[in-house]
Amino acid sequence: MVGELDKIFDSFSQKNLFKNKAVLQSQYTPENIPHREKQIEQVATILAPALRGERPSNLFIYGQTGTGKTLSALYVKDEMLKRARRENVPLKIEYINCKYKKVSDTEYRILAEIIKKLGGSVPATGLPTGQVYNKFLELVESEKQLVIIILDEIDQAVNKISDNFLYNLTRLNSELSKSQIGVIGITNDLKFLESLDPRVRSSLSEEEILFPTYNALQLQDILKSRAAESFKENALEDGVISKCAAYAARTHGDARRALALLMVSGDIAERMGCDRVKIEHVDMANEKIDKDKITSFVESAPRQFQLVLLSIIDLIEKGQGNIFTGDIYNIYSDLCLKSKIEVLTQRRVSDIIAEFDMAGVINARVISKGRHGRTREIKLTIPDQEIKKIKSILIETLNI
DNA sequence: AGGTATTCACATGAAACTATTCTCTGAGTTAGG
DNA sequence: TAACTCAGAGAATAGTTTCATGTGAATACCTGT
Repeated sequence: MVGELDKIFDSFSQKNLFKNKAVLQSQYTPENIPHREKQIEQVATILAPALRGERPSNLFIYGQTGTGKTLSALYVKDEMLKRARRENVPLKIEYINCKYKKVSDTEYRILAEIIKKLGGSVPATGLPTGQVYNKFLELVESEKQLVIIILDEIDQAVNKISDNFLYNLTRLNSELSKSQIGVIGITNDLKFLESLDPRVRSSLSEEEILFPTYNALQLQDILKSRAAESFKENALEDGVISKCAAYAARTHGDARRALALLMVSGDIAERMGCDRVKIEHVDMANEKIDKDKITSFVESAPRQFQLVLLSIIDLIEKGQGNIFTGDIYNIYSDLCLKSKIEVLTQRRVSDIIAEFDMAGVINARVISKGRHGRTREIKLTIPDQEIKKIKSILIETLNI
C-alpha cells in the first residue's frame, strides 16, 4: 500500500531534485562538522576529565548564530555519552535550550526541564522555586554521578531572570557531596560575559571558547558536504553553492542561513519544474526567506501588534516621509476605538514598536527633533510590492 | 556672534497590578464491601 | 472505607499600567562686543 502511494507521489513530482532533504534542516546532526575540528577538540579536552569521574571545568562557548556552537556541543555530548556507557562511567549530560518559550525561559522552567530530563518530575508550575531546587539536588544526589548541563542561548535566560540563577547553579557543587555538576553555557551575545556579575563570570567561564564566523569558502565546504547527501547527483548548477555561501557570508557567516537558502532554492527549482537548481533560484530563495520571516511574524503576532503595524502601513500609504511614534499612536488609538478593541497606553505601544524593530519588520531609529522632542523615526522594511499583501493579511486576521 | 539654558515628545526603567494558568489540598460525595 | 470530584488556595507568568526619570538638539534667551 505504502509503496503504491509512493509511486503515485513519485510520478507526481517527476522533477525530484532531493535525495534526502532532512540533511539540510537545522535539526540534522551531520557526521562530520567541517572547519570546527579545532573547537570540537578544545571542547573535548576541557570535558575529558568527566570520563574519569572528575568534574570538568565550567565552559563558556560563544559565537554568532549559525557558527556551529550547538552542533559541536551536541556532537561532543553524544560522543562522550557513548564512551561513558562503554566504560560504565556514571555521567549524564543534558542539553537545555533556554530560548524556546513555553519550554523553558524562566528559572523555574529550566530547572523543571532539567529535572524531567534527569528522570524526575515536577508540576509545570505551582511550587515555590526553592522546593524545585531541593528536588533537583535530591535527584542529583540520589546516586554518585557527574551531571553536565548544557545551557544553550543562556543569555536569553539571564536577561529574563537575573544572573542569580547561574550563580546558584555554579555554587551548587558546594552543597553536593556525592555528585558534581558542570555547566556549559552557550550564547551568541558576544557582550554577554561582560554584563554578568563578576562572581558568576569567573565561575561560569573557567574556560572559554570562541566560535569564529565562517567565511564564504568555509561555508562552501559545509554546503558541499551537505549537498552531496541531500541533493541528487548533478542537481545543482555550477555556482549555486558559492552563491548561497556568498549570501550567507554577507550576514555574518551564518551557516544555518546558508543551508536554508540552499534548501529553499531547491524547493523553488523543483516547483518550477527545472531539472537543476539555477543561480537565479538562489536569488529568489533569498527574497523568499526574508519575506516569509516577516509574513509569518505578522500573521502570528498578537492583535495589538497587528493593529500597530496596520497603523504604520496606513501612515506609509498616506505618503508621509517620516513616521514618528506619536503619529502611530494617534492612528492606532483611532483604529482601536473604531473596532472596539481596548486602547493600550503609549508606553506599551512604544515597546511594541521596539519589538517590531527587533523582529526586523520595521527600522526604527531614535532621533531628536530638538525643540520638538525626541522620538523614533520609523521605516518599514517590507518591500513596496509586499505591503499590500501584508495589509490584506492584517485586515483579514483582524476582521475589520 | 557666541554661549547657555529651556523645552519638547518621547525613550527608557522600575514597580505594581491583573488575568490566567497550573497544581495541590482537603472537604464533600459516591460506590462498593 | 477507599476512590472520586471539585472548589479554593497558592505560585508563577504574560501583558500591561503607573510612576519616574532621562535625553539630544532646535530654539529661546542672554551677554558682551
